[in-house]
Amino acid sequence: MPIVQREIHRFQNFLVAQGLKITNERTALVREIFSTHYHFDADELLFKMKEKSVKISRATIYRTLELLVRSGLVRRVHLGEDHYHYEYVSGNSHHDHLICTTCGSVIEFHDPSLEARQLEICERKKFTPTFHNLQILGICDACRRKGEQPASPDRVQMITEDAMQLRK
Amino acid sequence: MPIVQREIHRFQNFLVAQGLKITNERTALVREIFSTHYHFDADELLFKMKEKSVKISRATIYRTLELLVRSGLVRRVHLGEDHYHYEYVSGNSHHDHLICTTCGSVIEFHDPSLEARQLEICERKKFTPTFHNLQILGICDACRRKGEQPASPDRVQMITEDAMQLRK
DNA sequence: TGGCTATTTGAGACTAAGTCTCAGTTGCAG
DNA sequence: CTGCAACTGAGACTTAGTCTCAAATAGCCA
Repeated sequence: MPIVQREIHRFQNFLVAQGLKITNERTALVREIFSTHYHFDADELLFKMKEKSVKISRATIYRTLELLVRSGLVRRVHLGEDHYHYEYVSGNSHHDHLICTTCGSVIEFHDPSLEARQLEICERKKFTPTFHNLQILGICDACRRKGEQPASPDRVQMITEDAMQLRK
Repeated sequence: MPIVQREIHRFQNFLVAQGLKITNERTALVREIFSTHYHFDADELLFKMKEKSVKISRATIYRTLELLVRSGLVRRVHLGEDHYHYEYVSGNSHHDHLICTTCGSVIEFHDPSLEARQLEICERKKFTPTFHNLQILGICDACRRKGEQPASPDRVQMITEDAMQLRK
């Protein structure tokens, strides 16, 4: 069974378990999220749906994202910008982010010894951790190689620009 | 020389060095920031000034905060809420935050071995870090002791509520 | 299958945080 | 003291997100 189908299934189970309804809008959104985007924001999603001529209102996007977060399928994260981003979880455990400030790409990593050290710190401060959030901002390998050349648009930027064009 | 005076001085040096002007508004804001608040947001600052009958517009608050960040005296941080917070730097090096999700209090810590580990991770991923950002959310010692008792207002909450009252 | 009703949706008003504009004011170099 | 570049305040504007309410619909039950 492809991942998308499995995740749609999981979400529907969650909905039923919560006494909520399985609607076309909700299913279409989960399909979209799990078939393409790894990291995305609400606006990107809204735009993608518009692009595909699937009419879903902004309110529904936000409402569904909230449900997805509650269901544990999706996580809401800050990626150093002034609005939230979302990423899907699909079974993988917690991870943190390296964020390239030049091209905007996001590299994930998970490091148990980093996590362990955090727990030690919490213990020392008598703090009971429930969640954490680490972003390391900097320059990715590809951008560093390109050096100081006046930013020739890379993949991520091109996507963004295309999106901007279409949005107009 | 009291800290406040020293920081006002530093900021004025920065302004002069940048060909910018030393104004009453800028000086009043730096004095306010460095004499009381450790962590604060723009709105709190705006409110505090209003309270003291020092008329400073929202635009100037934001403009001055930007200058303070550029001067390195103040840092802009995310503390798990949907708007920015600021904290003053005053010579101390980088640190990260434990944030209590019950009372909102913020505990700072600095852990060299955590930082070292982060550098190792970056090296492995060929990523050149410039900055990072770690928040650990959870429950502080005081709140944990209070257990499940329906949140009796603690210091931080009281301050917030007072502020809300006055703002009306 | 068809009706009923609680849930959901869309449209758009609203809010919060922050930015921008522009006319009037002020710091400060000469 | 004067002139002008820099600054400020007021408020319009923007962006991201929330809320409201009437209309639509999922899905239970007969």
